[in-house]
Formats: sequence, structure tokens, C-alpha cells
Amino acid sequence: MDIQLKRGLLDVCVLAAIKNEDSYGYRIIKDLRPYVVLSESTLYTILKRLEAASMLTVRTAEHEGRLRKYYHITAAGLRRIEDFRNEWKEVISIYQFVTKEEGHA
Amino acid sequence: MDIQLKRGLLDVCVLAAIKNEDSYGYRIIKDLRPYVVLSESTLYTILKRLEAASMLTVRTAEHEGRLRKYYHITAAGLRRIEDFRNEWKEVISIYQFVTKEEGHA
DNA sequence: CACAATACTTCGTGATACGATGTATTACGC
DNA sequence: GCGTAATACATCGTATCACGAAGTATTGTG
Repeated sequence: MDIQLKRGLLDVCVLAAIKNEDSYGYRIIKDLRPYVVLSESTLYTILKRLEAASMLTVRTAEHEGRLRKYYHITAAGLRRIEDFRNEWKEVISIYQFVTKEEGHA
Repeated sequence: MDIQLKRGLLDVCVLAAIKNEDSYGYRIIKDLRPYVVLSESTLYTILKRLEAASMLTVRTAEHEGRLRKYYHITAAGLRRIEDFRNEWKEVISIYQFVTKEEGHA
């Protein structure tokens, strides 16, 4: 999909991916794949950004001898999703403006 | 609205604003105001970009002693709007993923 | 023992929205 | 007739950000 359109969606996608259960990088990418494809470099950049914005917290844990970083959503992260939902009305009105067929003459 | 979310919408908004009738900078901004607010510097950057991508053509005309640049959408510009419409299914599926309430426990 | 899959990291680049600022002209109030 | 707003277009610099490329290290698997 169009990279610019993606930009406004990726952050909330990642937050949504850890909303119900803590998760880690590799799994987030797989879970999101049906909806959006993102590379590792993109994901880890986003995770750092969201952590800096206190929208998630990180915890390192060992899993079968390998270290994993588990990400946990915070109240601010949940609020971010809520803000996104609230903005959706505007997005829909823009979509309708862009796609309306008034000049079919 | 969130600037990142805006990014994927602005180009098509501008194209939609000239879809049915040629228009010029100042008027495009006013016409779009109910849907998205954008500054002049942003608009003219977008217009240049869309012209470079052959999605619109420019014609300079005098209007009451003042020069105006009128923008006219091309077939490629119309196709761009069509592509946007086709991508919307993906956007909706992302929106549903992000906002679904499965973990209300 | 090579190769894929898992897991995380860093670096550089190109795209782009926006504020600040500038240039002109017309219109309006006083 | 003079300032101020509105109209109209333009340029510059900056911050944000998705991504490819490349790297490190471990665990299977043939």
C-alpha cells in the first residue's frame, strides 16, 4: 500500500498488536502481516519511538536460551488508540470528499 | 488531525479539489478547509509534486489584473484517485484491527 | 557443517508537511 | 491617500519517518 498512507497507521497498528497481550518484535511483524507488511528496521524504529513517548514499556526475558524483548502497552498507548478512533470521522469525511462522483457530466 | 495520517490524504485531496473544475491555489485551500487544513507552503509543494508526476497541468491566466495559476487534473491524476479508492479496503481492515475490542476482560 | 529461521540493532537516504518569510496586487475603512 | 486585510504565489530550512542494507548471535535442520 501507499507508503504515505501507511505512515498514519503504523504506530497504532503496533500498539494494537500488543494491546491484548505483551508481544515481541518478530511476532508483531507476523501478527501484522495480514494487515500491513513492515520490515524489521521499521518496526524497531517504531518501538523505540513509542517507548520514548511512554506509550509502551519494555521488559527483557529469556525464552529458550534466547533473549527476547517483550513490549507492554501503557495507558498513554491505549489513549493513542482512542485518539485514532476519534479522528476516524474526519478521515471518513475526507474519503467521501475525495471519492464523491459529482462531476459525472 | 494527526500529521502522519494527513500525509496519505493530502495529495488526493488536492486532486479531488480540481477534479470537477480547474482551480487555483488560494481557492483550493478554502475548498479543502472543511475537510483538512493546509498551509500555503504545503499546498504549493504538493502542486509542484503533482505537476512533476504529470497528475495535473498548469495554466497561467489573468483574473482582474492579477495572475492566477489554474490547475487541471490529468488522466494520471484521475487514476491516482482511483488507486486511492481501491486501497481503501486495506485501510478499513487496518482500522478494524486497531479498534476491535477483543480483550475487554 | 552449511543454511534457514529466529531475534534484535545500526546507518544512511529520500520523502514530505510546515513555519517563517518574502513579493505583489486589490479592496476597504477612516 | 494611507494603513491594513485579503488575495495570490514562492522559497528555504527543519523535523519526522519508513525502508533497504548490513550486521550480530542463537537455534534448529538437512
